[in-house]
Amino acid sequence: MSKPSATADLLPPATQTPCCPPMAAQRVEPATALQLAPAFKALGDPVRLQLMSMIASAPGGEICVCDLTPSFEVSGSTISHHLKTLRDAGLVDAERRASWVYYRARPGLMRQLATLLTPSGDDLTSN
Amino acid sequence: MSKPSATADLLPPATQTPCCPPMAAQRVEPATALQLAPAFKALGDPVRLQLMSMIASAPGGEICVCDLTPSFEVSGSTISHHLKTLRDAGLVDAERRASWVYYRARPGLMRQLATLLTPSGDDLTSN
DNA sequence: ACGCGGATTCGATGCATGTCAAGCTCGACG
DNA sequence: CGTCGAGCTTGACATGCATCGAATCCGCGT
Repeated sequence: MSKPSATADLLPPATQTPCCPPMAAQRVEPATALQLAPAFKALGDPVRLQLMSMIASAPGGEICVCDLTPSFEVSGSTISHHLKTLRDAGLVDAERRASWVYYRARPGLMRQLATLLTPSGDDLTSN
Repeated sequence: MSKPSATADLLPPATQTPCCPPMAAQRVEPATALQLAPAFKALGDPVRLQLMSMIASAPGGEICVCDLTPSFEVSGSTISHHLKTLRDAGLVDAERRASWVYYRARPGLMRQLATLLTPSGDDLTSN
């Protein structure tokens, strides 16, 4: 990657900063881009996108890995690796209960991404 | 292969399909994931994210490459390569006028991504 | 016609990523 | 204890990607 004077003050998880007006309304600053690009990258794989949607749309807000893995052709270790990527991006959270691991979505970052992509003054809920 | 049709006419990446309810409301199907993941991946680079925002927020709806390049540390060829990535993803469109090339945003796909990320029943405009 | 400056493309290189097989860790249950 | 199953981690490999310099293409002036 490049080296634009890396500000090593990353705070990947729990990004509560109201840092993101729609990109159509205002230019995204370099620091914001560095912070949010990994989240987009994490969603930039078909398997991870489906994983994220299965987690986000899970009834009860959480879903077991054992319910995720059979939906894909790839191996279990690959699913685990993708889940770690989503975890590192701050998009999901994992919790172990008994022998199973449950994943749940972190809506905060996803809402930031959605706001960033929203056209200025557009109402997405009018669907 | 010298076919410099700058207006890349790749196959339409679902710019009109109502394929995307919020992923928090319904699981994304494999075909949809295959279609939209490249768009997320295209936004998954800090430089491209800034480029996209500069294009989307440009006054008049378009911006010259000569106004984009000086904002980054990377070389001009790298900027051009990133712009091609955004073009191939269906996020921007390019037009040559005189010696300069102008880029403009294609809001259709971006709106699909925003809808996909929107929490069910949430109002993004209340920010 | 010629050269000039802007933008894309080409070829090369080093790093990141997706994937799998195998090994390991953590609870549960005999 | 000992073993078993569910997930995670590690090592390894092939592919992809970001980046650069150089070459090429494209209009425009002189």
